[in-house]
Amino acid sequence: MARRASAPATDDLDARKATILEAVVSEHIDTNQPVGSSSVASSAELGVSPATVRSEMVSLEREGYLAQPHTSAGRIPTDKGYRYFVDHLSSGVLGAAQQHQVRDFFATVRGEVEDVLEQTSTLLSQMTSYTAVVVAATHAHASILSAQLVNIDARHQLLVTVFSDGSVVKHSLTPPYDVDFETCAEASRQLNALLIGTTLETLVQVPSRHDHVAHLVRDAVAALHAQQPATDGDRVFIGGSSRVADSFDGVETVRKVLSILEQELLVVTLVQDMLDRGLSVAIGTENGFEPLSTCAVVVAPVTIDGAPAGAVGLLGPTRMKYQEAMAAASAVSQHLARHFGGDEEHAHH
Amino acid sequence: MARRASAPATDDLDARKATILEAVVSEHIDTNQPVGSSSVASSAELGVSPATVRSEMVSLEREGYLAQPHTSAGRIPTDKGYRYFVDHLSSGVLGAAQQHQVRDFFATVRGEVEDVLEQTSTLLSQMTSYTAVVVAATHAHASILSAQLVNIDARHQLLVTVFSDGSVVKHSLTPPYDVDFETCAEASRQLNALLIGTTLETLVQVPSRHDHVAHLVRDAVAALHAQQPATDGDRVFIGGSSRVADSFDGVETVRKVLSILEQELLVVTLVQDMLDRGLSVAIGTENGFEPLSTCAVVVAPVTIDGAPAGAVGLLGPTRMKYQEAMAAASAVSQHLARHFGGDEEHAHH
DNA sequence: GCTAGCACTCGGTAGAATTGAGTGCCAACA
DNA sequence: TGTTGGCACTCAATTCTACCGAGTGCTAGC
Repeated sequence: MARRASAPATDDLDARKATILEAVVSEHIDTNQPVGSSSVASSAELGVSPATVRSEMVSLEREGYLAQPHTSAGRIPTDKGYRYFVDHLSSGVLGAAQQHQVRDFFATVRGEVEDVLEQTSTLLSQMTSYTAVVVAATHAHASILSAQLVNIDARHQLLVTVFSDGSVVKHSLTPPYDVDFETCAEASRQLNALLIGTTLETLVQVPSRHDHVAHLVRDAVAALHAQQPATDGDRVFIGGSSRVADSFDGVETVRKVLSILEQELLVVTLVQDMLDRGLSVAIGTENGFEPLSTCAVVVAPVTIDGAPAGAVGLLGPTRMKYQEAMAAASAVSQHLARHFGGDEEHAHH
Repeated sequence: MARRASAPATDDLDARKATILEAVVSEHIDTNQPVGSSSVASSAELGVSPATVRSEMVSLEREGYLAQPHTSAGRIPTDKGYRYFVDHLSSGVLGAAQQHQVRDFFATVRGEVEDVLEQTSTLLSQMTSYTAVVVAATHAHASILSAQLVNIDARHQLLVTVFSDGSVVKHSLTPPYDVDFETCAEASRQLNALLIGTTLETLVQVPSRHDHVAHLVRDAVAALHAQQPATDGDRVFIGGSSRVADSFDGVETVRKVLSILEQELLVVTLVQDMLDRGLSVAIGTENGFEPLSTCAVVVAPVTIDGAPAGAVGLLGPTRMKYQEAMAAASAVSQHLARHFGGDEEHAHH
């Protein structure tokens, strides 16, 4: 027997094995069925008999690229098999129809950033029939353009903060004493002076006096800076969650995946983690969430003027159409960057 | 044969028929299986033989309350059967565990209105294992407390409007000319003077001059008032959408329902429509959306200081546990009203 | 090293037989 | 007249069997 198979996971396959693996993966993606040796032999252009393919397949199985649902069935790819497949994927081109779709969308879309991103997630989902995720970077580094304290009534004030990236954040204050209009206005003035030009990471020197104005100012600054933890605003947009229903077979899987998608914090963590690790595709267990072990996630970062501004992603079954998904994600990511970035001289995001 | 059956849908049944119908409905809700005459005869306390029950059942079937999946199977309720059931339902009481859950939640919940509502939808979903919907009334009638125009850069301004119900809305302006800081500040001042105290329904007299300030003011007012159509902000919160996966049998149904839930506008329409028609439960086709014909929706309005402030709802299969669902919805609705309303002397919503 | 040939495995399907829950009807009964 | 036990009947679901065939692993020969 060939001894060289003992070299562990060199990740570089024999040209023929590579062809066979790729044939198996793409056929299985198409059909969602185990792939047999004969169909590989005829589809792939290696002039070789099924028997030869078979012996290569057992080798590929030993090395962990393929698996057999049961004896006398064809092979299906393992996560490792998919991984090899996407690593050696020629970057595909977006279909003409979809190119139009993206172009049209960005040519006609209007409205606030949040609306655009929400609709973008729907677009991406429609283009691919997978569930789409759009994540916008936090505005931790954006500077404050305006901070205003509005008197709702004597016991309720609202701090409204506008950031240089165009985002607006509000914080309720409920002081244990009555606040009159003048006090509020004065506090608002002081907050403006104090905060404008700072970022959320800047330390701010708050007044230490004991009057109501100073109290309000302190509470407002505290509320603003306390926002850090986790759920930092509506920065995640999920489109086409109904697609999970036809992406997966078992009802239980569908439930699990939906359940993950509901927790937006998890989603942003997942995407962020992938970006940090420099991954553009996470297959099966690579994504780190056990309930997502039958999923694959494709992400494309959105970069505006060289700075990371967020990411778009797609979630589907491990047997997803990677080329299409990656092409769509990267196209949308680029359009998004152009829409909010450079060519129009924005400062948005 | 009893001729009186020809009276069309008097909707008032013989006491015995009522008992039988109720037994069938509640058993079917429990088991999700057709119910046979013998199990009804033994469970319900009418000392009567299966044969008698059977003859009553054919009558109930003729009148449209029950249906037979096929000959020689038990009966399942029709929408009309469920309707009778809920119409004659003694309003149940919330389980002790759930009472605690609600109480604890509202005792500890903090943060902005939107966050609270979002979390409320999750709470309601967890209490019932159905998908929950929380709808907040629009602020069409709220008056404007503050309107501020912030200069993002020369070509981008942001109109930030604060309403008396505590909501904050932003609108981007992108004038075709450069705006300097002073112009923006002046426009902001004028907008404030113009808009404070008005509602979105108020007609506002805008300046007709042709300078940049007047232009900005006009554009800002136009943007603000244009917002009416449909998607008026993030006023819908959906919790537990993963629950649809185990509420329905067919994958296709799951997809359809999720697909509806994605379109928040449809959801708010549905809920609003039910409130308008004075319905608290919509069963099957009653809700007007064909894809939801196997669903039931329970809603409870949220009323603060006598004014409608929104609604909470639950979506499940027609064989949902109506008593529990209604009790949960109404409890949460009341807590919500108390939380934002009277007892704390808020003006929120 | 490749291939044709071959025996073998085992999931999927089709058909027949069986089961059993439940019905509809009827005749008898109070 | 309303109720009931009895009974024949229906039909989905289950089980069993046989069988097919796609696909494998192995081996002998090219």
